Amino acid sequence: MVRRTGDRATSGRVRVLALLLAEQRAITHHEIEERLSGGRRLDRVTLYRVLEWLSEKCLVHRVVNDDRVWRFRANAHSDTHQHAHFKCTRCTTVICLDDPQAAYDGPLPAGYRLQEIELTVKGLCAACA
Amino acid sequence: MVRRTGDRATSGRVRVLALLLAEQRAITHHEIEERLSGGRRLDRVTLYRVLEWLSEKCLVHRVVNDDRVWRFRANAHSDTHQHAHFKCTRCTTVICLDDPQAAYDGPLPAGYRLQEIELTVKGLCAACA
DNA sequence: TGACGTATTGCAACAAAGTTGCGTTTACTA
DNA sequence: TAGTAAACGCAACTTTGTTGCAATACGTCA
Ligand SMILES: [Mn+2]
Ligand SMILES: [Mn+2]
Ligand SMILES: [Zn+2]
Ligand SMILES: [Zn+2]
Repeated sequence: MVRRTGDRATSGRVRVLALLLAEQRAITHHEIEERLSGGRRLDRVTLYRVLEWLSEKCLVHRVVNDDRVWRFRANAHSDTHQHAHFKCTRCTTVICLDDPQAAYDGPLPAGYRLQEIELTVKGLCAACA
Repeated sequence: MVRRTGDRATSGRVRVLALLLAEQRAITHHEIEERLSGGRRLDRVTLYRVLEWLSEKCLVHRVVNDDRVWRFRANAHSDTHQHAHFKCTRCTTVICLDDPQAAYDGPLPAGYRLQEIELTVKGLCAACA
């Protein structure tokens, strides 16, 4: 997947993408860093750059959250990223709701053009409920 | 409105809420600080605390954005905050779409409980389109 | 297989946004 | 109007992410 982009297949890119593909949810830069602790260490700046590159190449996407921390998830689901996210208000876990439900039919002000939709459902996860 | 909460009506709380009520959109801590420059200055830490207090008391709400900067808007619309936001991907302006459209009918994993919905529609505003 | 040029990395320093601790001031109460 | 707790101002700190630059490693081509 990394090589198919035409850019260099570095060990950082491969390891981070593999890790995110294995993980089935959106995780933070910090969590990724921890899981990478075995093996040759990856500088945190490099990790930021790897994640930015993976996002640009659409191999990964960012999930926004009101704790000001980005979360990243592999785009196993290849096509347009139009699904919703669930965020637990107690343990702050974020999962992807792989449901084509995320749509917006309502009106926009005149002249506004829609590009993308981001739906976050907040609540309690099973463990916290 | 401030006094009705039972807590103290300080000049900071009153000035910031008045400012946000006048403004018809979500603005940042930084923008609020600028608009407050006339009159007795308000320390930025105090402003953070005022905004936190206003949020707790539901006189204001936070709007999340992927630039990692919170925006605040007065809750003129009193009831539950269930509407959508529009964010221009070019000029980063955020507006509230006062439309009861923000709902989620899709399924959640077993045991999950829904509390609140946050829908962000991204695109270009009239000025940027 | 080995040398080469450039994309990528690691490090140190920086920046923005928000938080914490603590002594001083202010708003409410009596 | 005095007493008191809540709120404020300031300085220092934390977290999250960014920038500049010299060192290194990836992919290519001899
Ligand atoms: Mn997702
Ligand atoms: Mn709103
Ligand atoms: Zn939870
Ligand atoms: Zn715009």
